[in-house]
Amino acid sequence: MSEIKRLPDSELEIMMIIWGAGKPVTSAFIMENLREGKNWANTTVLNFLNRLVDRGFLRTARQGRFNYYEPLVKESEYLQKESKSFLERMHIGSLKSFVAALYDGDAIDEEDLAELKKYVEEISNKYK
Amino acid sequence: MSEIKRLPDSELEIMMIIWGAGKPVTSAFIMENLREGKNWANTTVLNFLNRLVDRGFLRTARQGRFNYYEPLVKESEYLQKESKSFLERMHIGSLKSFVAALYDGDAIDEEDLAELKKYVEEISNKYK
DNA sequence: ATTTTCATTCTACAAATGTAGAATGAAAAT
DNA sequence: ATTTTCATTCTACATTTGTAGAATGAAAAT
Repeated sequence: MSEIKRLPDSELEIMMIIWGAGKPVTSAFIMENLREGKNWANTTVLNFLNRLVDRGFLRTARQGRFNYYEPLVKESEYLQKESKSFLERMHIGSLKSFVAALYDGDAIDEEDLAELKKYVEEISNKYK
Repeated sequence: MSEIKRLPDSELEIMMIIWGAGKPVTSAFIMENLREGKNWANTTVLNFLNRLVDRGFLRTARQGRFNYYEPLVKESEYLQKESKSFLERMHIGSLKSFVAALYDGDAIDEEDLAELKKYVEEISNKYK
């Protein structure tokens, strides 16, 4: 039993890149795809990768002198768990409270809202 | 300039209790209102409180031999910032992705959804 | 006036996290 | 065959976080 725990920020950042790639990637790929402002030394990134392997989030496959890093935990699975736990910790589990916080904090624009509205109406219909 | 940073879990837990109280509270109050399973020693709680003071999240007012702890950061302000940053870190800023993750992970029931739908329709109207 | 109580403050320490230089070792270039 | 390159692995260390016992000191009880 593995117990998918919350990742520290830096490791999450790495995972997001790997999940986004959709296929096993090298550390070089990750270096190239770090967000603006992340000027991590490559040994730093490699260290995070190793920690992710230890945590059971990644596995490696050697290819010549490169490691290819591949997710063992699905993005959807992780996001689901984290989103749920975030909602509980910060908004007593209330989705409305979450959306309201974003809205009141001007974090969502008309378009986001329209998209959400459409989606919500869509899935609401499934309940009829 | 203070730069409201993300709180560690335990300190957030304390802040949630204080914000929830709606008025300055003593450490005893906090002890009594810890969630099930949080069997923190009182010195532990006091330590968190001090750290929160250092971070500029709380201020104290002495009253006899008690400290009353009072928020310096508004709950709404903190939740707004955190919710936004969570969305960015985990869902590339997509609100729909967030709600979909919850929905797919069975973290929201029909009622949550209805409430959200109502709220979204309500604020959507403001844009017309 | 003494003793007791007990909230607060100090001090401590292990584990987790952020960050990267030094050492290694095998592939690539000469 | 040697040298060079460079991804990977080791090692290291400061800071943050989780957690709480020891010491303090003033209010409360006797």
